[in-house]
Amino acid sequence: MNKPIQKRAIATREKLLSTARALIDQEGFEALRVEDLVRTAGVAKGTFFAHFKDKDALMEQIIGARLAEISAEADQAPAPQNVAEMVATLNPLIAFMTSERYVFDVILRYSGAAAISEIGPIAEQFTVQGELFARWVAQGPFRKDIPADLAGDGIGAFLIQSIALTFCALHCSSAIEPRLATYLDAWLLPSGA
Amino acid sequence: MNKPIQKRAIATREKLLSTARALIDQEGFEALRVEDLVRTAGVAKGTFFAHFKDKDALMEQIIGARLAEISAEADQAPAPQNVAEMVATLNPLIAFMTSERYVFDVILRYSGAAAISEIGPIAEQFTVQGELFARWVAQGPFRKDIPADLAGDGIGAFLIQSIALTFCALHCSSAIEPRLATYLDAWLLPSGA
DNA sequence: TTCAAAAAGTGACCATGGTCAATTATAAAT
DNA sequence: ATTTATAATTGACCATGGTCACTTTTTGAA
Repeated sequence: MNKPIQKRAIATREKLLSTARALIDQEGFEALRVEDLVRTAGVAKGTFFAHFKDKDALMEQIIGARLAEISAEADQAPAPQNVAEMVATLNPLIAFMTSERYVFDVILRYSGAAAISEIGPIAEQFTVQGELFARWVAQGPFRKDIPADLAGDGIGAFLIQSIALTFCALHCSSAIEPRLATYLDAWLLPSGA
Repeated sequence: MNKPIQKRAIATREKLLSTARALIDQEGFEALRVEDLVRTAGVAKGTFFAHFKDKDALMEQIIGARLAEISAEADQAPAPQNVAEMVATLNPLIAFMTSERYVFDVILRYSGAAAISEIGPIAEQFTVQGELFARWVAQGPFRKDIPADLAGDGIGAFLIQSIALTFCALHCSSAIEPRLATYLDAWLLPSGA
C-alpha cells in the first residue's frame, strides 16, 4: 500500500542527473551514452533504467528543466511591445532549440507527449509557454479579434515552423529570426494594422 | 569516372521496397524490422544498407511516396473556397500523418531534412505542399494582405501544430479538425473579414 | 534485536540497427 | 574467350539501448 522512497534512491537519481549534465556539458546531448553515464556515475546499467524509463526520459528531464529556466527568464522581462522585441525575447529559446538537431527532435517528440497519464516536463513547458505567449499578446499592441491563448498557440506554431525550416536544406538561405518576424507580423498584425 | 548501375541492383532495390511495403501493410511502419525485411526479401543485411543509408532512409522513400500520392490527389480537386472545405481537403493528409505516431515522427525528422546536398522525398513534399497551399490561398476568398506563399507556410505550420497537439496528452480533449479550422480561420480570415 | 517484506541495485543477456573486409557477379576492353 | 576493373553482395561482427531474475539493503513491526 505504502511505497516510501528511500533517501538512497533519491541520491542515486541525483547522481545520475548531475553526472548526465556534466557529460552533456562536455560533449553535447547527442553524444551521451548510457554506458558512459552509468560507469561515470558508478552504478549498474539496470539502475539507470529503474530510475528512467528509457534514455529519452532522462533527456526529457534535463531538456525540460533547461526550457523551464529559459521560460522563467523570459517571464521576468516586460511583455514585448512589437514583433521585433518579441523575437528578441524569444532568442534564448531559439538558441537552445537550435543548438543541436537532437535537442529539437527530443522536444518535438515529447511535446506531443508520452502517456496520457503522465505529462512530462517538456509537454508541461509547452503549456507554460502557451500561457506566456498569450500574456504577451494580451499585454501588447497586437490583434485582439481572437482569444489571446489562440494567438499564443500561433506563436508557438510559427516558432516551431521557423526552427524546423532552419534545419531544412531547402530554406537555410534565410536566417531564422527574420523569418520568424515575418510570420509573427502576418499572424499578430494582420492587414498591417 | 563512369558508374553504371547494374540491372541487378535496381531489381534488388525494388525487391526491398516492395517487400517493405508488403510488410508495412501487414504490421504497420513501426513494427518493421530490418532483419525481417532482408530475410523476406532474400538478401543479406549488408545489401540493405548498401541501398539505403539507414532504416529511416527507407522509411523516407515509402512515406514520401505516400505523401506525394496524397498531395497529387488534393491537387486534382478544385481549390477550397472556405476553411471548412480546406480542412476537408486536408483530411487524407491528416489521416495519414496521424495514422501512426512513428509516421509523424519520421515526417518531422525529415521535413527538416537530412544533408544539404540531397533533398529527400519528404522535404520535397513539403515544398510541393507549400506550393499547393499557396495556390489555395491565391484562388480562394482568403486574406490577400500577405504573399500567398507566406500564407501557405502558415497553413503548413498550423497543420503540424494541430497534429502535434493531437498526440499530446494535454489537448486530446478536442478533435483535430475543429482545432485546425479554428487556427485557419484566425490565420486566413483575420478580423472575421 | 530479529525477521520478513519491500525497495533498490546488479550485471549477464537480449534486440536491433549498422559496419566492413572479403567474395562474387557483371560488363567493357583486348 | 580471357582478362580486369568495379559494382554488387555477403554475413560475421560491433555498438548501444533495454530487460529481468537474482542479490543486497532498508525499513518497520513484533
